[in-house]
Amino acid sequence: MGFPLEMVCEVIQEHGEENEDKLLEELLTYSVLKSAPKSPVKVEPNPCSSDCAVSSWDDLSDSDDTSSDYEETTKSVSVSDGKLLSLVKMGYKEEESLIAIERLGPKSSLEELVDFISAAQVVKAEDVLLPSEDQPRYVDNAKLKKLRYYEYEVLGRKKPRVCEKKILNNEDDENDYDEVLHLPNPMIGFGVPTKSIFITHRKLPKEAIGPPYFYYENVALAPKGVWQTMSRFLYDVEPEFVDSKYFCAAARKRGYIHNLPIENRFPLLPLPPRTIKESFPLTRKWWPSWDSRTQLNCLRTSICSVKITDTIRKNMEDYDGEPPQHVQKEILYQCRTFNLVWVGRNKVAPLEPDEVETLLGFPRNHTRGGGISRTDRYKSLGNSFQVDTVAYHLSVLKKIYPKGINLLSLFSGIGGAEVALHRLGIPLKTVVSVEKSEVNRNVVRSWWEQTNQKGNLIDMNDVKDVGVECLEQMMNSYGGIDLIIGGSPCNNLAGSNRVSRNGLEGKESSLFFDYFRILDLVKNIMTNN
DNA sequence: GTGAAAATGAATTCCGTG
DNA sequence: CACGGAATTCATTTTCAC
Repeated sequence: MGFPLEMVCEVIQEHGEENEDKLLEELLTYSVLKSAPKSPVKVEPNPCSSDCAVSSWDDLSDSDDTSSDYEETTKSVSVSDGKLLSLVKMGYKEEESLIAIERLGPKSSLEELVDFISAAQVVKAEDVLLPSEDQPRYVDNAKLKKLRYYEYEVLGRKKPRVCEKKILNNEDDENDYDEVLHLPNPMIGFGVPTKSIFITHRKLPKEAIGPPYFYYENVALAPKGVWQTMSRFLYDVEPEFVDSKYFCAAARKRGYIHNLPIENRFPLLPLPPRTIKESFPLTRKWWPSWDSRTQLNCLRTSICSVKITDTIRKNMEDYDGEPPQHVQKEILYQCRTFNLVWVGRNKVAPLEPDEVETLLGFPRNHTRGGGISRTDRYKSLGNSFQVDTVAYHLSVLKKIYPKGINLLSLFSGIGGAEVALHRLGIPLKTVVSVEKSEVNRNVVRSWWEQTNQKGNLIDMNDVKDVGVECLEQMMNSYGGIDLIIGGSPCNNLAGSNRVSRNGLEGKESSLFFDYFRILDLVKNIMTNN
């Protein structure tokens, strides 16, 4: 077919030669990757190409976001209310939020409002020399940038020639404002163990460089503009989008914003099986030839009704051999949407909780026992990390911290991050784990004891309780924080939410701003010490 | 009260075709 | 490239059985 021999050998070695389609797919992907001059993820090949570390994402700030176009005066009041609520949730005082909204107008974006408020805080702090308790005690580069924004755009002070303006103009020319975020295809980020990509280095924006290291996660298929906003808050680091189907037999499309090195990553061993049949050998016997699935869709928080599996069984029994095409199509549709597997003659079923645990890289029975219901197991697992994927990204820390790390784990859930680090053989010195759900905290605590951890595990209930004093005390008594991991709630972003998919300003997903707040606090405390 | 089962679309991306 | 159909998606609420 015209593939180079060397490439074919490499792929066969990785995947065996039994499945021709699979081989072809791999080869095609391979050849695309090798020939493509442009990588799916943007990197800066060398510093001389641009004299600034600002990425192409940088232009969302200036008021032209889509929401402002269709807003009418009647609507703007409630929109403002929503923004006010969001700001208050983010920890700003109602009074200063109101002033910001009034000053910048109802059309202003949330980011502009935040910029305004924090800049105003800095100005106040400078004017008063002695900062009061409510004002930020730390001023970093990000704040200075916001200060400039405040002074120039709001106070109307005269503008010296600054780099930002020039960049802004250049980007205006390219008209990047409405550009939709490009998800890489294949979704392998900076590479996965089975498909290496030729990106070995990336240049981070200055403000993003650690310590501390941070690792933020959320669903890749969020509403438009969400990832741009999150990236902007997290120091303009470009997200790494990875589908866990390259690590296990189930898809899981996620974005990760982190400042970890990306060279010399290594995976957890053994590599998990990446097909349904290898993961569940017993299904081979019952799997119809016309069900062409080799991998599962995303593992979610609830399972399908018994009624559907029963209907499928009855439909199948109506026919001796293969059912007609339209019946096949209907059954396949159900199987795909509910992740059903063949467990008997004409019989499909959803996955058991322990099967989900295994697919996600957790020890079997990780979520079992301790008074946790089956429903809750599905819910917690559906909201969790895929451990192999996360571990691959975190593996670079092993060399950096051979003696172990101090971890601040926000929205810990059932402890995907902790399990990943443990499986990598990175000792956990002190782990501060913040998790709202009690059953999840119990799961992590139980795992901690089962695995005979030597360090300290500190539980916290609410990210709102994590403030300056708390962090300073923590860092003083335990010797700093090395890594801050968090996947903030996705439920207002996730596609399967039918009632409240209202984006980053949604009730739960707005907790992203607490991740940013806490990360920024830690950074400031560290640079000021 | 608890836990399981059942019912409830839309936003967005992907992909083949003209 | 534009277009339209197919595919995918870390969920929430109500109902039911005990």
